[in-house]
Amino acid sequence: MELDDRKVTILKAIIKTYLETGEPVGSRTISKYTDLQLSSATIRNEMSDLEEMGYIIQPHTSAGRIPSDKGYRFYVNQIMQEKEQEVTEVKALMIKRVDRVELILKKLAQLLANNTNYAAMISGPQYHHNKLKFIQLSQMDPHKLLVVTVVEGNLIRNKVVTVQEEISQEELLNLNIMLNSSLNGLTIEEINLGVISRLKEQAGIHSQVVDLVLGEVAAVIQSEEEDLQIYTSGATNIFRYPELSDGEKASQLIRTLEQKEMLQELITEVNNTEEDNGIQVYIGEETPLQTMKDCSVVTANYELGEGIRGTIGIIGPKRMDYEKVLGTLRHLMRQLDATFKSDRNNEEG
Amino acid sequence: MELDDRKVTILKAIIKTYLETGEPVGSRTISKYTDLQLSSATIRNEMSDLEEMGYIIQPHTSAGRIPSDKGYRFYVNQIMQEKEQEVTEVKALMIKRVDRVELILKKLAQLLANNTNYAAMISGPQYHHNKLKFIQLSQMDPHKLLVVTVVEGNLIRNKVVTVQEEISQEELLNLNIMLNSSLNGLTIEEINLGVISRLKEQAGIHSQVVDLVLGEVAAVIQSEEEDLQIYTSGATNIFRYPELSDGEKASQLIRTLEQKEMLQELITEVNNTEEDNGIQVYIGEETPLQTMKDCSVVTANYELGEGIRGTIGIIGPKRMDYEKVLGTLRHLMRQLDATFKSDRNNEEG
DNA sequence: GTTAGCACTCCTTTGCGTCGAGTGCTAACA
DNA sequence: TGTTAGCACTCGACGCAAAGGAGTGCTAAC
Repeated sequence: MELDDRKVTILKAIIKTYLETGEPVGSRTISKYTDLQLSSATIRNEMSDLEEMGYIIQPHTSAGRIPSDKGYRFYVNQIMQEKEQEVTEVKALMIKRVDRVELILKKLAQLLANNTNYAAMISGPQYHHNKLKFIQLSQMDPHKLLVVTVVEGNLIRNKVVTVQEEISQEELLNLNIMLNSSLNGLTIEEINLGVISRLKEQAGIHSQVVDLVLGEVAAVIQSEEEDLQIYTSGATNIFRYPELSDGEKASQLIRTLEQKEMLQELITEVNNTEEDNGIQVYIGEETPLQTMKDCSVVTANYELGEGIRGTIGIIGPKRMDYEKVLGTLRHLMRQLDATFKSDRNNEEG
Repeated sequence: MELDDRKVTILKAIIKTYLETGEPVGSRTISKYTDLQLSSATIRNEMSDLEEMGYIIQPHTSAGRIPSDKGYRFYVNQIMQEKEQEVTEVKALMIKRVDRVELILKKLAQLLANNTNYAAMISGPQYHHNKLKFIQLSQMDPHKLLVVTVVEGNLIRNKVVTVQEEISQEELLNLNIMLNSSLNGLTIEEINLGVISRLKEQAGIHSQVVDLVLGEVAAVIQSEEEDLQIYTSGATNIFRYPELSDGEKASQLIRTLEQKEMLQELITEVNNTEEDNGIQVYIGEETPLQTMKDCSVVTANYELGEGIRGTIGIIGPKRMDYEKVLGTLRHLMRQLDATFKSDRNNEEG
């Protein structure tokens, strides 16, 4: 059987109506709703075909039809090719003014959740390939050194290390120069045994310090890696959608959002594709997370200049307003790009 | 009427049973459950008295009784005087190994939520009275200075500022010495106009830099203040308790926990009392938050050495296991004290 | 003071009949 | 051949009454 124009129109009408109401939609509704002047009976025949082809489903005899995953998928594919729209009320100002990556991310998640009325998640940046920009030791008291490291993307981290030996101001200066000149521009991955042993040699009597410092640098960046930060917002939005808010489902969903570990699946998975800001849509069973099989998830890759990049995602019911969500995401991505290309003065970690 | 021993025994039995089951408890149950050899009829009489006195409530005729807020309050007061117990599985190790305050707090919240099966919240420390320990400017590139400030309690913050003029290594050194010697030991509040203008004078041609730096220092600490960090965990635990998990209530509760702003009320309020680690119990209507009027909230003040202190709280149904919660909190507080008195080497911000 | 007994209340469950939305099918129509 | 009207049928939702049961309050007896 072929999916002719009329079937497409009807299918779209069904899905659109269902997105709005959340109720199964019947033939009579469509008959009145669409421009095609057709009786409900005709629609019924077409719907019967559409069901056979797998685009729609009948929850039970004598109920209207609801879109199947395949139906949604068809709908989304259609929309994907359409225009970016929906100016969210995002004031880029907001973004400019806050100056810590972490806060920006939280704000972004909130923004998205509020604008869409779905749940939003955003992953913190992954730094493994970023280069060391600056490293500095300062003496806080005789046996305590403050190690400050700055990585490309202005991730700044501090660590206080306790050392046995005392170090003079001059020696400290030398150490700093040495560390900077040797490590600058290397990524964490590149600071391998060769580099380390060379440094230790140069450091002479202070090889212990070098050891400690490098250990800390690695550890700090590493820890940032390991428990990848993920921020969520608007989890409670799912209560807006009856089909998700009954007991068990709501509980599991919110738990997933709260615990965050599982959300990683949504992130790593996505980093492969790069077309259209890497926007991806998972519908129902397509999502890698079992707990979200009644949801749809839309993810995109963001970049806040200089290698700070991660994934942002929206989680909602399968009948989410894909058009709006996709539009909003595209718009946001574009805004971020614009903001962080023009403005590089606000920096911190 | 007087609350004699027997009434107390019965009241306790009622509450205890209700804590476990969550169902109204009837006279027959108590008659069998307690040691006192009394028929259900006798119990009924006593229960009737207890109801008249306001300790228990009948949801409707011909249902069992459930404790009233007053009843819970009585029960809690009894328990408050009893022993600390319940060794939670807390491995203090865990606490020692993580080295960022923020992470510790998150872990603590998780720990409490997991141990109690209620929701947990913990507020980040408030630093307004803490003293500046160390301040350092370093040059990242000709027009960018990295400002690192360390406040008592080892809150370390960084900020990159862009300056117009170029500064030589030597001048930078001097600035650092000057800043440290003048500001060290002062709290943010104490860095007033007098201090600032004096510094600007000393700085001479670099007064602009001083201005910027001080501005940043203030802003950084300030921002820490303003949106007081609050971490929550185990919000989904409330789904365990049917009386909280029906639609609207669950939604509102989780929203409150998610948005966090409102939780501040629980924190500021508490800081007044200091007895017993400042442990406070709010039952039902007693809590300052309207959304939690069907809950009980237990809060305590924690301290992680050197002025890092805040509030930790547990939110659960009114029929929460007060004994366990109080015991767990006391135990945890004690462990924290012990840990952070013996071990001051692991520091970072 | 305690207890057995009984009537009474009120929630909960179950079953049943009705209603209505929506379908599938058939037959008639253009 | 495609479209439509009509009709029987299905099935969930809703309302209502009856049955069941847990628990109480009261009274009278011990």
